[in-house]
Amino acid sequence: MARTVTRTRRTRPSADQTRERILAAALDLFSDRGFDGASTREIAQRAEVTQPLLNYHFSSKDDLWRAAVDGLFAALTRAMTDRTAGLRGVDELTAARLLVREFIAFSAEMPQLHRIITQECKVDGPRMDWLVERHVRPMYDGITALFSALTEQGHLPAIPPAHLYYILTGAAPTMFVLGPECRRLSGLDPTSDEVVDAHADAVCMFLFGH
Amino acid sequence: MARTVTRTRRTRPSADQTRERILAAALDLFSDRGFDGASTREIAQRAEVTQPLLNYHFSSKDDLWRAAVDGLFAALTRAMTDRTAGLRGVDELTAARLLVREFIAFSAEMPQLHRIITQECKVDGPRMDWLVERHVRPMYDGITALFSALTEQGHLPAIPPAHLYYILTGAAPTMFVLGPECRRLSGLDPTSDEVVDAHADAVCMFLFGH
DNA sequence: GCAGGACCTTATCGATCGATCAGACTTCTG
DNA sequence: CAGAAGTCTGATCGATCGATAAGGTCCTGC
Repeated sequence: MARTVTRTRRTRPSADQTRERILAAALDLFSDRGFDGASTREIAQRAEVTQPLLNYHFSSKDDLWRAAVDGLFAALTRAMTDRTAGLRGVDELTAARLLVREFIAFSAEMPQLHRIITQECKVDGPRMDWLVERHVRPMYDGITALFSALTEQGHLPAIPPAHLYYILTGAAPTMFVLGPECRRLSGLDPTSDEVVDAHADAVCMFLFGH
Repeated sequence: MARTVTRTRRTRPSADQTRERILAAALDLFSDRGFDGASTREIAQRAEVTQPLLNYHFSSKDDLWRAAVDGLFAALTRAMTDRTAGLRGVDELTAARLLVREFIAFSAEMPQLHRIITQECKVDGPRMDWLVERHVRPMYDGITALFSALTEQGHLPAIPPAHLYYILTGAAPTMFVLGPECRRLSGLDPTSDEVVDAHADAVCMFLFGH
């Protein structure tokens, strides 16, 4: 594998940079247009490389998609674990509010995550099984565990955690997933810090009481 | 136009039925796989016709997509106006709860609506302008008007209506949009009446207070 | 009863898709 | 310095895409 040899020997710095440029371009186009709608030629054009180079760094379009999605969920995991690490000694309710805010901030910065989930998980397809078992289920388990603990302590109403999960993962990112539509309909800029903070305020107010 | 002539003269009953079968198949496949991912041959196969027949009844794939989306939003409009008509004399908060429940019930029965919005409205594309101005904006105006009235009367916290809109249109349908994923993750069947009712209970509790 | 329109099919077009191959260029190694 | 390995490109493959042309069948109206 050229990839592993390059990574271990690091003979040229350009290969890894090129790989990262391809992954970033692929993530944007896959999340925007879907797996079928994103052509490898357009991904290559955005990454400023030629199209056959994608098949040099990745064995197939499917492999490129998986690598891009892996990077995306790795960023989510890193953001949430970093945030959790800074919450030692904080009471559980405050910690939960801050974790929800972190999830919303990440969803605003990387709406590609939710775009890809909604593209692949609505119908059983060749990529749904991989995506759910590898990435979505850990996210589901973490969020529902948090909500179950909060419900037991009386901080949330007695709603089954599955419903809470889909309320949160719907209410939190939709404004950012539909960014261009939101800008056009409401005039708000969903990439601005003020709007992101206001949305986090709103979701937390509904979740944890008025 | 063959379409109008058929409808006015009604020479053969099969033409309109075929048209409806094509529209239903197109709606399912467009919402599942996106505009690019849904091939006209697969739509034709699901409608049990040959592929060139789509270009006989519709001038292009784009025209077929627009016709299918028109029918989808017409069904939403019909459901909501019918529900509103049955609410004379009901106080505003109860009416709002019932309208939200109707919106959730429709989203559960026809998740294609939200799937198509999220496919087309995340990036400016050839179909987003048409979809937003023709269908999404009226929905946005109706929902935000309802929320603004509720906020003025103190039934909702003072949150800008745009945020309320994206919280509702995210929290309400996501469980049904991601139906196969939900079934796999939680074991719940998002097409069953019990789960739909439970989700409506949860969203209303989330929105209108614990 | 036949002329014409409505409805549908088979065959096929050019364009674009993902993927592959041979070779060129660069950099490291012996 | 010569060869090997890593990185990238131009050319091109077969498959599939949306769309069209041409023809056939059946019903309707004169």
